Amino acid sequence: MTKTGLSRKEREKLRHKEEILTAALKLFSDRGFHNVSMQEIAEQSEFSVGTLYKFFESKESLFAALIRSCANRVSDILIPILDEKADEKRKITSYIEAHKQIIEEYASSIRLYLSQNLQSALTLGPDVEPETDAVREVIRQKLSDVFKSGMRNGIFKSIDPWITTLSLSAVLESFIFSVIKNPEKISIENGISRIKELFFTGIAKSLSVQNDI
Amino acid sequence: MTKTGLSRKEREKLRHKEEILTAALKLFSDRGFHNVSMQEIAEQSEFSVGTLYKFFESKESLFAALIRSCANRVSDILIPILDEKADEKRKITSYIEAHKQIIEEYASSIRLYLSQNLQSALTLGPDVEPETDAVREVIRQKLSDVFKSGMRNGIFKSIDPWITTLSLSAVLESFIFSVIKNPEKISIENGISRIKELFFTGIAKSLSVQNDI
DNA sequence: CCAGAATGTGAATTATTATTTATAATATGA
DNA sequence: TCATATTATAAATAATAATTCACATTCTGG
Repeated sequence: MTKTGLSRKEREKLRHKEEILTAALKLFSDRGFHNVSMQEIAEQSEFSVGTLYKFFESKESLFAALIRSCANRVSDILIPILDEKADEKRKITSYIEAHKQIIEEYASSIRLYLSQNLQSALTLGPDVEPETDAVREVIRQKLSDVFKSGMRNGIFKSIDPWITTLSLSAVLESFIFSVIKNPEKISIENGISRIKELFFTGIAKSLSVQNDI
Repeated sequence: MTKTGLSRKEREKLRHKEEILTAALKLFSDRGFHNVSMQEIAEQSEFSVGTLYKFFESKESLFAALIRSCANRVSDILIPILDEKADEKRKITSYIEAHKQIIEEYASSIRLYLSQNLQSALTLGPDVEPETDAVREVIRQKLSDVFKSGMRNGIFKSIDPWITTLSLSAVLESFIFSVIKNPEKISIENGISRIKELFFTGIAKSLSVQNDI
């Protein structure tokens, strides 16, 4: 037994499981759930098909484990920021900026995470337990709370917090996609800056806009 | 021969093809490409499996035909608006408002259209010919042009037009999804209004924001 | 009414792939 | 070193589903 409370054997087993998950992540995030076979995951991870089933009940549960871990990775970054003790404007700024790190460190995890969230709306893949939807829901809820309190405190304009949350999430997710697809073309730093600018101050130049809306 | 240049037989054939496409649209948009079988499309359309293959080479080509027609439907609404002779602010406003009509009239087409556009980024379904990507690209290009000229004319602030386009598209698409998923919960009219507001004027209240960005 | 063309049918064929399982390799510790 | 338990293997199984094809039905003009 080591300090972690796991025997060498157990740690080795864990490591093998991780290896399988890593291999699967690469394949699923490139080609999607249905276009990857257990055979391929076996080859990529250098285990045999049978071994995969020693670790995971089924292809779906392997996929689910993956989604779960990706969702957690994202929320581990974003939730602390939204829970911070700081004024709302700063929180939203940090929240947006955190996406730089997310893009850089976890490109393929994120792609999978987003794909699953879209899937649940479209039933393109297996219905992964609601657990994951819950994670995203928590993030959205906290984000929405930040907007609400910012509005109360007069830092933000009073716009439906739900739409506000949806907008910011949509823009960031869409930006992540673009960057993952065309990593050369786009400066992350610059893109994130523009998103902040646009989100905070809008596109219209004059303030008389109100009238026309 | 009728005024359309098609014999009764030919028109009937066309109609049959449409019927198959309609049935397939319903199924694919509910459950995604991989979770629908030709058998099911046959049952839904009240033809036999063999007949489906008289009309379409393969399951993929049936799907492709569907995607193509949906893409066209969307672009038929949006492109004229962007081509109009009007000032840029009005164009963007009409563009956003057009999405009310899109949601109401074409819910399931749109769901399929969007799903495919996401898919092409994720390879969750078959790679449908680039034709469709092209349609979306044309729309984005025109939208981007409107922003550029609006910026030149001093109507809009100078923000990277690419990011601006991406943001607006992302928000609208995301909104459409939400409405399609929870039709009861959300007022389309109201949501579209808030999106305009947010997009034109941003969330920040004070104008000193600039400093902090 | 009939020959032949055009359409439509659905059972049979073929492919693919998730899952199981009988067997082999390896590790453990007495 | 050997008996046992653990872990890994890959060939066999079972399902599912796309595609084909030999046959039936319906239509057409004569």
